[in-house]
Amino acid sequence: MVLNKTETPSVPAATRARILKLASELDYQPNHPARMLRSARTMALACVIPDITNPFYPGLVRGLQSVATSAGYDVLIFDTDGRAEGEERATSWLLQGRADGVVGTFFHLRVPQLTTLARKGIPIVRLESQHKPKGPLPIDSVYIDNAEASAAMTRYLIERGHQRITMILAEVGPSPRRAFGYASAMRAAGLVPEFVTDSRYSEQSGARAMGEVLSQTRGRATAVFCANDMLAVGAMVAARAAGLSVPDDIAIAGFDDIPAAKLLGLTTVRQPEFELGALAAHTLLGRLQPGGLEQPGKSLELKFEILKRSSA
Amino acid sequence: MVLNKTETPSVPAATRARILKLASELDYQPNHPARMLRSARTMALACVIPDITNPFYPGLVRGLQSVATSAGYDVLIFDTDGRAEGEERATSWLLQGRADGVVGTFFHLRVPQLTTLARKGIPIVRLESQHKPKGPLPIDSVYIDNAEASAAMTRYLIERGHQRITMILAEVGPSPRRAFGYASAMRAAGLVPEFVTDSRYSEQSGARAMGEVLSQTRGRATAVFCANDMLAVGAMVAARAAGLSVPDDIAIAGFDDIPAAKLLGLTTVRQPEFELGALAAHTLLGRLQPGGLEQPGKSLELKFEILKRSSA
DNA sequence: CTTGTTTAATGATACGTATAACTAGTGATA
DNA sequence: TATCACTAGTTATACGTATCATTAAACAAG
Repeated sequence: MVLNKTETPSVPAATRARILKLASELDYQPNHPARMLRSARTMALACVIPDITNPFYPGLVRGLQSVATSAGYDVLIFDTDGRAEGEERATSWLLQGRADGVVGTFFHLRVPQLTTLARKGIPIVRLESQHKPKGPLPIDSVYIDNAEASAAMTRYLIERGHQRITMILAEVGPSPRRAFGYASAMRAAGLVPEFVTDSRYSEQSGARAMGEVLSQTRGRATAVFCANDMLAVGAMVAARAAGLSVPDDIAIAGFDDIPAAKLLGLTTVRQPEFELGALAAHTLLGRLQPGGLEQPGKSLELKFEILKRSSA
Repeated sequence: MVLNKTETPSVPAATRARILKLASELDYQPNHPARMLRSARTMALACVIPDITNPFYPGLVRGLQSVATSAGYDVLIFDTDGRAEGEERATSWLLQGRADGVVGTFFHLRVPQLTTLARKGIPIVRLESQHKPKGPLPIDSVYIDNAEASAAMTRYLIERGHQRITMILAEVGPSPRRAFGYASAMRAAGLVPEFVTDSRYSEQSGARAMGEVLSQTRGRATAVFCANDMLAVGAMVAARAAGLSVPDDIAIAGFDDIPAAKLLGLTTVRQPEFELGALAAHTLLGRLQPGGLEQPGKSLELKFEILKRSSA
């Protein structure tokens, strides 16, 4: 009791001092597994993400950590590699009682699968691409309005005089919502949306997709909007390698605002990743308070920002 | 026994099947904390790093994960923020029995402090900047020859005709070894080493340091060698912001080869971060085999590479 | 039918903690 | 002096697993 920093009115000051003295003499360290077992709390939050090498996520993790750490929680990072298999492994991993709650970006799992976790009393905060309706389970979401952000970026490109704008996207994750916003804005302007889809959110995929865009001989796109910055960076490198100038020959826009975006002058949508992480952590910690699990699911929005730089 | 995938000759096939069937019907998931307690193994490796937002580390983590995961181990990431306090927190965290071994970059802790961990049976693999002598404890190191790499880079800059080369570095971590290599090469060429030191390995620090370099009115440096790429990127941005052209007005070189280095054409020293992580993981897993703790410490070298790009 | 031997299944224990239950001690009050 | 109330300190129990010890059953050999 003394060691757990509990204010201990029941223990006399003298005894308290004696305990602390002895503990430090013996270099006593409480055994974490035993505490977890006995208390059924791990004092750890899991962070499930598709790819730690995408700089967006380290930023998010930092936000999470800053809040979690000051509340005495650890953060465990689980990398799913963006694959369904990885997300399932994460789920069963979590079902083994390794964390008290999860903040996660799930590309494949939907509410039904997450329900298993929620029912087991493990609250979930999803990093989502749109508002999610309230449900009875302790599943919250934190999001920026991806469709609106994409639409805004698309409108900006149109304002700049582009008529043929192709969107490069991945198959999963936030791509659908971003594609939706893009398509709406295009149609609203009487333009035809066009897509090039690659499998992953990587530079490689971006370069490959850009290659496909550039191979269109007649009426090639004058602007490319990429579903995230990793794709955009790949696209930009590929465009330059093909001897094209950005933005004169082809304009490029991205999504996320990773550090490299600023360096390359990439026009992009800024997501406040640190704040997203911090907000997710706060939400999760709220769930871990007594009675927190009973409240209905929340869906919290943060604001995006269109960063106009030199690439478009 | 059946569930632990142990080949179970002692259990008849029929019983074995019955157990597996029941387990899946009940969605049985073994309780991880309980296993940890009973078996005194966590099946987790800790990765202690100074800053997850420095892209060098996610690459390393990936290497670690790829090996650890396929051996059934999880990877726990602990961010020290490069501060002594963070490293101490990591140590006591580890002493609570949260991981079976550690791969870490320690800027402040030295062998004496790490000894506590090693004695407790927690093997350590350090990511180091130079060869370390063998010791009796289960403390290994994985490194590239930082001094030689820095010397090679410095010689390259000298070959390119630079006489006044300033090194920008941080106070801790690999900076001393890198400074040493730089200084030796400078002196060997009859040149005078000059240093600008900032506190951290960040873009901000790099920009600040570059500001200081540029403020030298008489005989300003024609080349700057930064102790890592984060610093170099900050320096490059600051130089350009000051209206200077890289490399014509001032050449810049870095260290690490983070993804942004390629994008910016930054001449740098490539560290094989994925391989470093994978090698560290292998070494650690070897320690976790029966009898692995008794072997003397190893010091394993990987090769660097000088990447000559456009910035210098 | 007994004895010994093997095989299958069941029971008991400890890991280190958190918490509840209990015991002993100390005054205070009637 | 006996009763009560309260404090301080001690003991017991359970968390879920892995492992060791024990019992029960089955079978073969004499």
